[in-house]
Amino acid sequence: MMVESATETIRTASSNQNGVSSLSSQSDGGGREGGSNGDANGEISPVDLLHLQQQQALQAARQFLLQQATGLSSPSNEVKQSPVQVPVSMAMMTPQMITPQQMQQILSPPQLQALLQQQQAIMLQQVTHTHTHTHTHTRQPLGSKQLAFQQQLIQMQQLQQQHILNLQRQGLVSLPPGQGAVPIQSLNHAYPSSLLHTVLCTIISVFHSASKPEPVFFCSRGRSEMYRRITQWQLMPVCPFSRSGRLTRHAFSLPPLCCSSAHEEHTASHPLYGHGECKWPGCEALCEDMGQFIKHLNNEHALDDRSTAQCRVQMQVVQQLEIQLAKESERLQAMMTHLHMRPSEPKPFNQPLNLASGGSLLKRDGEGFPESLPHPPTSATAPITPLRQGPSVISSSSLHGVGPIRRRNSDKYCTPIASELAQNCEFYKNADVRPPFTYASLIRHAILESPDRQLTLNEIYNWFTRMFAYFRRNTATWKNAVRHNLSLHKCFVRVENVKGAVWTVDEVEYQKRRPPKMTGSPTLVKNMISGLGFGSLNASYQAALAESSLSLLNSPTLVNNSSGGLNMLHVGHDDVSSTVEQVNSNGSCSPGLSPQQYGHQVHVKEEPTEIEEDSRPMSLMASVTQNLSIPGDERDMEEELPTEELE
DNA sequence: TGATCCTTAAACAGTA
DNA sequence: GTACTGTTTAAGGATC
Repeated sequence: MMVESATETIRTASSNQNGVSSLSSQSDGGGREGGSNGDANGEISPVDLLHLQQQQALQAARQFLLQQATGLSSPSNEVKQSPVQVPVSMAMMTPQMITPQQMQQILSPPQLQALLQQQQAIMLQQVTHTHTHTHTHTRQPLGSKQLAFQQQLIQMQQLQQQHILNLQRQGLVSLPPGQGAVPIQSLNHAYPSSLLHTVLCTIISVFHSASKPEPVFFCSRGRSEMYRRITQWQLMPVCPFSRSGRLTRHAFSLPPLCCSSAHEEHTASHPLYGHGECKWPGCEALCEDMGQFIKHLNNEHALDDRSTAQCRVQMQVVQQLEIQLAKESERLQAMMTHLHMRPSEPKPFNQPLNLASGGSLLKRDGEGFPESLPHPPTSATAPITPLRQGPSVISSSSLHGVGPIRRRNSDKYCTPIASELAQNCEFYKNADVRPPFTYASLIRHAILESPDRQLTLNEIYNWFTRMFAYFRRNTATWKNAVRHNLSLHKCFVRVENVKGAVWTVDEVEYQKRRPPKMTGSPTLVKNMISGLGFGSLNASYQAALAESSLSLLNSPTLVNNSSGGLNMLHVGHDDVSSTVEQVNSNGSCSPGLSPQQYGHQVHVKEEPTEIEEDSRPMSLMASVTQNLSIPGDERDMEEELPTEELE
């Protein structure tokens, strides 16, 4: 019996000089040798009393757990008849992590009962010992000290009875008549949680100190695993006991994160019913049909304390999962950040990837894939083509939007073309990946990248094939598209020269082509004002700043700066960026093109500038942009502003 | 739902 | 006649 073991423990301890120092030594040094101080003069101070109590509880708990671990209980042991196992996770809990209420949930009724009985025996023995000790050595009456012990005994008993009563009320355990008798007066007492807490903390401290040999059920997992289990286990329903009084499998299993798929839930038509059983935490009652389940739900899970408590726990589960989700999201962000910062890593792409499949592009391009190469999956469930994202710049938004269909929105909010190409130039040269930019953007980039800001059609072709492996096939298709774009868009100006016709870019027209929607918006203006340091600029404009510069293609340092900072946002359309990229181009970081060069040097089209920059009052936007040195850009921005501002 | 953008395809004309 | 260049139209998908 557990009581006998505890009693024997006390006897052993009592065989020492004072019965306390011995316990202290057995408690892994956690006790104080001063525990016998009170005996020196025959007085036991409250501190000593408490210490003695803790030491004895410690000893009892240790023995109790070792018995459970090694199975040394006698055949008649009550605990053995009803196998009691202290949850592994409990061993790793700190006192701050566990409450008496949780302990009630942790331990099965036999466990808790045995533990309480053991503690009672310890305290009873302690009272006897103290009584004997005081009579032997001090000949002083017990007085208040003994009374305190007796009160604690009563409290322990009350706790035990209350626990059993609770279990009975919840229908989780049925005790033989008489065993669960509860003194009426005990129900009126306060819950002695502190006492139980002391016992539990003692048990925990035992496990913490019992590093060798660890109980059997500790050895299979590492501490981290146990901590993980603890965390999960703490999320278990309030009462992990089955009706047999034992811990259910849920007690040590993962919370039902995705135990039922959305499909199941839909088919079951009730989130708490699936696979013919009740999904109420810890229930698993079999229900043949929905009607039976409803009946079961109303009967077994009505609005009562138990259901309310379980609901609260479920809320904690959800909260915990949300926290976990936040942590994992943060981790994902960090991972993406890390990957983004290292664009030159090996790119294991060996199949054509469509990073910018538009509309029917993927379907038709899929037809154009070489037979020897596997076609990219077109299923939305197995996306492989990040949208408008280079291989090294994968934003969370792109992960959310990955799929076979390119979204034009992502076209606007992806990595700007300059930085993208700068970072992944080698990738696009070698990988059969469709660049995530429009033909117009690529053509413009090609032209502006050229020394004279002008290219013949054939040179544009060559640039495409040189820069992108993707355009080394299906030449008829994309060349037709290039020609189509050159003719279609007014931003591309055909100029006759001595060598023949060359194509140039009219930046004004290019920016007109799709004026940024946010231009002139109060939000943007506000951001522009407050974000002169670029810290709080509109996201699109930040990305646009990141794009800054085709001229940065050969400037790794600047590119890295761009990728490490602004590019992280991955927002901003190349069109938009074309407006703002000149901001940076005008800065000292641009070794190649000046904004004028970039935007107006090749301004071939003789279109009169409608607005004289120097002769009109600057709007707020213009002021900002001019502060950022954006010649010509304020023109485009102001084009979006009310006309009165331009006057 | 309509407008817009983008892509693809195709037809056609002009030129070397 | 062929290939290339350039223009134009149309259709379909996606987005706003």
